[in-house]
Amino acid sequence: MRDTVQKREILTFLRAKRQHYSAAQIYDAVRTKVPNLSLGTVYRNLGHLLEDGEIISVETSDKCVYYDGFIQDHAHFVCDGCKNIFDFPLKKDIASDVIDAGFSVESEKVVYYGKCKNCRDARI
Amino acid sequence: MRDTVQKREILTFLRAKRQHYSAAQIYDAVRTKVPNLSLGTVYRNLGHLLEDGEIISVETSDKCVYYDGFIQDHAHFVCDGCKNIFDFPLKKDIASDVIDAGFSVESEKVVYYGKCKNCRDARI
DNA sequence: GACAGTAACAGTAATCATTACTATTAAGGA
DNA sequence: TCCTTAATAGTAATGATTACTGTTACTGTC
Repeated sequence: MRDTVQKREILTFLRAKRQHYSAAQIYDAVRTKVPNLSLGTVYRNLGHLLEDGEIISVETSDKCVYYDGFIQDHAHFVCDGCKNIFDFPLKKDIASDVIDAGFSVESEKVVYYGKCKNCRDARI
Repeated sequence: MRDTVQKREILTFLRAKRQHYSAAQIYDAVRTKVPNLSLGTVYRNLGHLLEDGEIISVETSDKCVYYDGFIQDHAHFVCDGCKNIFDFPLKKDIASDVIDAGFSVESEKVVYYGKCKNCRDARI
C-alpha cells in the first residue's frame, strides 16, 4: 500500500476534529488541499483506511455513511432533531454473550437514536 | 392509516420467521400473495411500520437495509463469512450514560461484526 | 539520480437501493 | 351506496457508491 498525498490528507482531515463526515464532505474539504482530487479516490481510500482499522464508519438513518477518524471504541448518538452525531463511551463486555456463543467479534457498533439535550429542551 | 392487504401481508411475512429481509426480498416474497404489488408500496409500508415501531431495521455493511419483524430489544451479529444475521439478547442499561447526559433515547442499535461459529470453524 | 513495474489517480460512466411523481384504486366513514 | 382521500401500481428520477480506462507518480532496484 503506497503512501499518497490524497490518502494522507484524507486521514489528516478525519483526525483533525472529532467529528463525523460523509464521503462528499470529505471530498469538498480535502479538495482545498488537493484541488483535483477525485471522489472515487476518496471512496477507495476510505475503504482502505477502514480495512486497516485507521478509521471507522457510522451508518445512520440517512442513506449515506459517515466516517470517523477517532477509532477508540465508543458509541454514537444520532440526534433526530439537529442530525448531529455525538460520541459516548462504550460499556465494557457488551459482546460477552456473543463471544461465549463461539462467535469471533471483530468490531461492534452501538448507535443510539433520539433527541440530544438541546433539541429536547427546544422541542425541535 | 388505512388497513390494506399490502401492508397486512408485508407485516405477516416479516413476523412469520425470525429472519432479516431486504426490501427486495420482501417484495419477491409478498408478490406470491399480492401479485401486482409495487416495490414503492413495499418501501412506503416499511417506512410506516418503522415509524409505528411494528418492525425494526438493521443497517449492515451492505448498501441495503434489512428489516426485522421481531421487535423485542435485541442485538444483531452480522457474519462476514456467510452474511447471515444472528440475534442476541441485549444487555440492560447500555444507554444509561446517554440518558444521564440529558439525551432522550428512542431506540438503540447494537451490531457486532465478525465470523459466526460455523464460518470461524470452517475458516471461510 | 534514472528506470521499471505497478498501485493509485482523475475523470467519467454505470449500478442499484431508495424516493418521487401521477393517474387510478379501494378503504371506511357518512 | 356515495364521497373523500389515503394508498396503490407503474414508472421516472435521485443520489450514494462502484466500476472502468487511460494516465500519473510512488517505491524498490540499479
